[in-house]
Amino acid sequence: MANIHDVARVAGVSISTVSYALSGKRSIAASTKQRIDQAVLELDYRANAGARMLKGARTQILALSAPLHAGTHAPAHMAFVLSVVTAARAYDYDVLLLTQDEATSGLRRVARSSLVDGIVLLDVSTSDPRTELVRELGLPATVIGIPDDTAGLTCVDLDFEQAARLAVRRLVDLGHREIGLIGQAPLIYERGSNFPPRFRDAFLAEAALLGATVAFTPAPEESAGVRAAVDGLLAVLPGMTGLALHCNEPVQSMVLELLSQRGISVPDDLSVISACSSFSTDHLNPPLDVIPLPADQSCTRAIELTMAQFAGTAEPHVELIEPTYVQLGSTAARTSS
Amino acid sequence: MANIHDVARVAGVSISTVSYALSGKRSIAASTKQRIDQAVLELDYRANAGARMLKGARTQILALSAPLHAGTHAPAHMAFVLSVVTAARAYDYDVLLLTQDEATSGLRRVARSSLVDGIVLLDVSTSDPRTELVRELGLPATVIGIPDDTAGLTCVDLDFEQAARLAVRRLVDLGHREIGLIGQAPLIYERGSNFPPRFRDAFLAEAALLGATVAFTPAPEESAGVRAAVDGLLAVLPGMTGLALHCNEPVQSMVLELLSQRGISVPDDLSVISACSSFSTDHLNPPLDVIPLPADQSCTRAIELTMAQFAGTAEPHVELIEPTYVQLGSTAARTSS
DNA sequence: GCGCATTATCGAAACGTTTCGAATCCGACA
DNA sequence: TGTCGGATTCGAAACGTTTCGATAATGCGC
Repeated sequence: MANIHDVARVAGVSISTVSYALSGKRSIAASTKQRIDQAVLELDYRANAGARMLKGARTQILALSAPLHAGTHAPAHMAFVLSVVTAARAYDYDVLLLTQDEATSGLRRVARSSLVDGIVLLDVSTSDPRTELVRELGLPATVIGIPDDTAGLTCVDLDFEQAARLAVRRLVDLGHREIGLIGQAPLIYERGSNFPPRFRDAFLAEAALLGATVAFTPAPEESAGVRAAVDGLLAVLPGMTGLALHCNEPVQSMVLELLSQRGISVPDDLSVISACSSFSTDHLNPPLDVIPLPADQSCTRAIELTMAQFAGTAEPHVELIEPTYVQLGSTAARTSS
Repeated sequence: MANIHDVARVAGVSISTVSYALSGKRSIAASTKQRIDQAVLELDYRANAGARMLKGARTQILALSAPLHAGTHAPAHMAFVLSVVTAARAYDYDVLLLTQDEATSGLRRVARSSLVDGIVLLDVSTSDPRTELVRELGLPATVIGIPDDTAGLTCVDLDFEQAARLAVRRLVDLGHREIGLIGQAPLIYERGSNFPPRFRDAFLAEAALLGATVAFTPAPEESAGVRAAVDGLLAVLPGMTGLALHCNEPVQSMVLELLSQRGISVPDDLSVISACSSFSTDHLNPPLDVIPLPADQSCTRAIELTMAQFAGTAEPHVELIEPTYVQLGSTAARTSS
């Protein structure tokens, strides 16, 4: 593998000149620069990562801690992982993937060995051991999601509370007074994932505030469970004309199918909103109004914040992303019946 | 951050002694070893990754090239990524994730800068530019999947041809003579993913060989497309009593739903097999006989083969994993009607 | 034509490891 | 008593880069 000495020899200059020419940290004569570029091209030279890591303090690698909990929806998870990688590359950073048990222990390992410059945490629970670890390690880090204790942490996430209020208000504005919410699988609430209760609680609170009657039910993954959830909701709230779905794609799809089977038409009989969905609702039947969960936006911002920490221009803080509402025709004003 | 000098000082020995004590490459007096271990613990010492990479030829990092093509089923993809990471960790290797456009260009980048010791390729198409790149780079590499030209490559994958034959034989053995196959989304065949045609062609060939009548249809993701596929199949093959599904989870679920709606009972009227599925068919209704696509097995083997290449004990070759058949009660002997 | 600031380049140190060869110590054997 | 050998330990070189300080070359005003 060609090294900087080879380049220097071919270009007929010293290695420091090569280094400066490539980094641009000192001015280099145009002709010299050209000869060096030529040599680099010719030898297909790339600075040795190890040597660079050793000398400069930067490794140009981020650790992405992405445990896959039971119940985590794989496509959503994948969307976040991909977005983080893509966003990091825009700053010339590579991403080291830590999963499962290594999501925590591996963090200490790669940090202590100076393998990574910073850390991104995915899928944090309300009380996540990784947050404590991150504080201890003292490396620049950004959390995607909002744990209970955010002291000293940089966090970024969709404003789920605001999203919940947005959904409720939309339904109430259209005249709906009996509103249902179908949530995630029960075990997701149990294992302490941070956003499902944030959404649920804000939803219930806002409905109460606006004087609407509201009912909530979680929904397991399997079709029997979804059926039970839908039927349970219809039993509790027979006059329900508004419904929000805060669950994953197959479940939303099943809910729509069940509604159709029960002769409930969307939006004529029931206005339905897909809340905080990381997927496109275009191909649902019918396409649902949606408050998108913008993985790319969260991740891009998370990387920006991490880079800002490198530059020392960022204090720990929580940053919430404003939700938006996309109309696709699955909500309508309540018909007085 | 504590370095090897600190450890040496605290333990009262030279740095080379520390190095040998930790690597175990030379014998060290028990008492000395103990003092060193104590110092390491005390200082929470970890060898600097950059320095280690620079000196030893090993970086202890693998590149995982995992592009996410349109139509790729995210959960399956995720299962492979996780399995690779887990398998790599068993050899004390970390995984650098390269996705999207970087799946190809990033490979060259990380290889030329000696950031990684080896490469694992996921989701290769029949004619994949990455295979050529891997040959050029000359780094140990393992491909999960079988491209058209495997010369000089180490490849590992489920034996999809054998899996197809297994499915056909099972149905034919049970007396079924009119057999359907529902495949992946059309664009998956178009973009040249390697395994769907492998499965399809072997399936059709084996059916022909055994004298069964067979019909194939791809199935798009959306419910309308699945409905069309199912109805099309029933129209072409009205006497169909056996069916294999080589498609992703939501589609399989939809197919079962549609069959149920059309009054077709599984397995009484129709024997159904889920082929090469990376998910559990337990919670389908009914649970389907399945020929599993064992992500962990493929990935574990891929990592083993990569490690063998490091050790110089492996020649490039193609390794196929024997498929297995799991009975869950969705197939039955044809009732003479 | 002189000194001075500016520009372009170079030499060498430092980063933290691994590893080779050599040195030291000790008891054992002749 | 002298030497040999094994067990331990040490010193120093090398890996490839970045970067500091210094040097050489150039252009400028006086």
